[in-house]
Amino acid sequence: MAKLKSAALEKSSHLEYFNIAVSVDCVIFAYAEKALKVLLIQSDLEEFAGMYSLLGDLVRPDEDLDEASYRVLRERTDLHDVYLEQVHTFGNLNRHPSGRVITTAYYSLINLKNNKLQLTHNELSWHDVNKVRKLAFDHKQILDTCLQRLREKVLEQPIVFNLLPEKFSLRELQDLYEAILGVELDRRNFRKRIILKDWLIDLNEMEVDVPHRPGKLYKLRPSLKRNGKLSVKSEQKLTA
Amino acid sequence: MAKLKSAALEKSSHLEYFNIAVSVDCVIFAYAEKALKVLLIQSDLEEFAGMYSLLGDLVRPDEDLDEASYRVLRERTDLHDVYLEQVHTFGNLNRHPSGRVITTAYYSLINLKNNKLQLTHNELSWHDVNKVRKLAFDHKQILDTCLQRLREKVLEQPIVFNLLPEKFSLRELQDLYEAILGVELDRRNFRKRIILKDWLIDLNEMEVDVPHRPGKLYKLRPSLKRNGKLSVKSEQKLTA
DNA sequence: GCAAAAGTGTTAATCTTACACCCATGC
DNA sequence: GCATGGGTGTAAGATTAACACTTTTGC
Repeated sequence: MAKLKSAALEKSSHLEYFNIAVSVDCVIFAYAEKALKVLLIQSDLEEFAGMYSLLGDLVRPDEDLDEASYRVLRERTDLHDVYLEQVHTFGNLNRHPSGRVITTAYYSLINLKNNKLQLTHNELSWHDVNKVRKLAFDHKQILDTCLQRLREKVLEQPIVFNLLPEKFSLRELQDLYEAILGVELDRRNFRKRIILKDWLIDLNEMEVDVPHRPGKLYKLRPSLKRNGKLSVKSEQKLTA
Repeated sequence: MAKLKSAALEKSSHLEYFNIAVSVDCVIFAYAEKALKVLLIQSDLEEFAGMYSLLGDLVRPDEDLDEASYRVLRERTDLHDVYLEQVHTFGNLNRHPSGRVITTAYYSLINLKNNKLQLTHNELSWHDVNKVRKLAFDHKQILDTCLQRLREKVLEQPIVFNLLPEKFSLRELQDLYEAILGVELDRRNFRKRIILKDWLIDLNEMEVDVPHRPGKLYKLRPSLKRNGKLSVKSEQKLTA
């Protein structure tokens, strides 16, 4: 067997490799105007002048990777306890003009209504995901990858509720699913399935100020809340 | 709008962040003796003396992230065109005793029969995935995560064929699914489903040298081969 | 009273599961 | 001829998909 080396020795012999920068990028989703939106910022690099990019930052040497993406969210949106999921790490050689930077992509789901950050805030702005054409770096590919993952995940896990206010009607919930999946769903079948899943609690309250018959209001069963850290697996599935 | 800065300037202002090391770790799966195996190496760090770890290496500044994992595979197994899938990036602060190292985990599927690398080769050895208890670093967690992803993926995509020889019987294929999923499958239902998927081509050949009635041999439809780079999505699903 | 969306059930089609007997080969 | 696994079909149950009318509210 080869001679053992200590970790300290290994570190010194590999110092020349400590020259790849590590960043995180967050695809921050929200729901407004019956559309799925993504939060973008004007790029501050000459190379991408006039283009938008995702929100990201270099990972600090003294913070966990997941923590870095929570920090980006906190700094940008002032939100804590946000749903966040790691999706993929992008590491092509020339993805960043500043040099070698690999980035780990996360997506997060936030509720615009709860948020001081409304539709404009310095250089940040919300964009309909279906209308985003081109982004700085490889961020369009990152957005597409995260959107695809979100679509897969919402069929199986009760995570869309992070995009809605505490109380919502079944119609709002269905509109949201339709916006995410990009398909129309049958109303009766949707309602049956979602009730069967037992994700919801009937609040015995009604919508107010709607110009038509008010719908019942529901909330997510509290034990299923997935705000903040580490999402857990369940067995359930909502087939569209 | 904030003043634009050039990429070169941004790089110099962030030099202090270029001190996180980036590695890849490969969970190399193979199939032998009706069990799913994983290739491990004796750790060469004092801190983990006597323990096994996954195969990994630091990413070189001049290679893509994906390429780094292909390189690890090539160097260790002498195999090219191997199925490889990125799973997750692990970036906890203290996951590596040498310092700050984040690692991107991949799993790969190789066919032991085609491989010069047989059951022993210096410090490398194959271990039944169900019998692995403890590994160096956070490698047990990485193994578990990759195994879980593999289990999800084999239900939807024709990837298990990377673990089998070119020609195989339906019994061998079923044994392999059972080994991966850790469940028993009904023989008639399995055969119906797998034939329905249209993944296989009947070779009009029979097993030889079996001590019972020989089974028909099949191969994967060539258009579905997923060796090497980038796997593609299809719609199919094999429910167990 | 009319526009707008809420609420609600049934049927047909499809998919999934459970299950048992005869067949071909090596020894 | 016997042990071993190969090969095959059907029926019951569960799930999914398609589809229309009545109700409640605001105006």
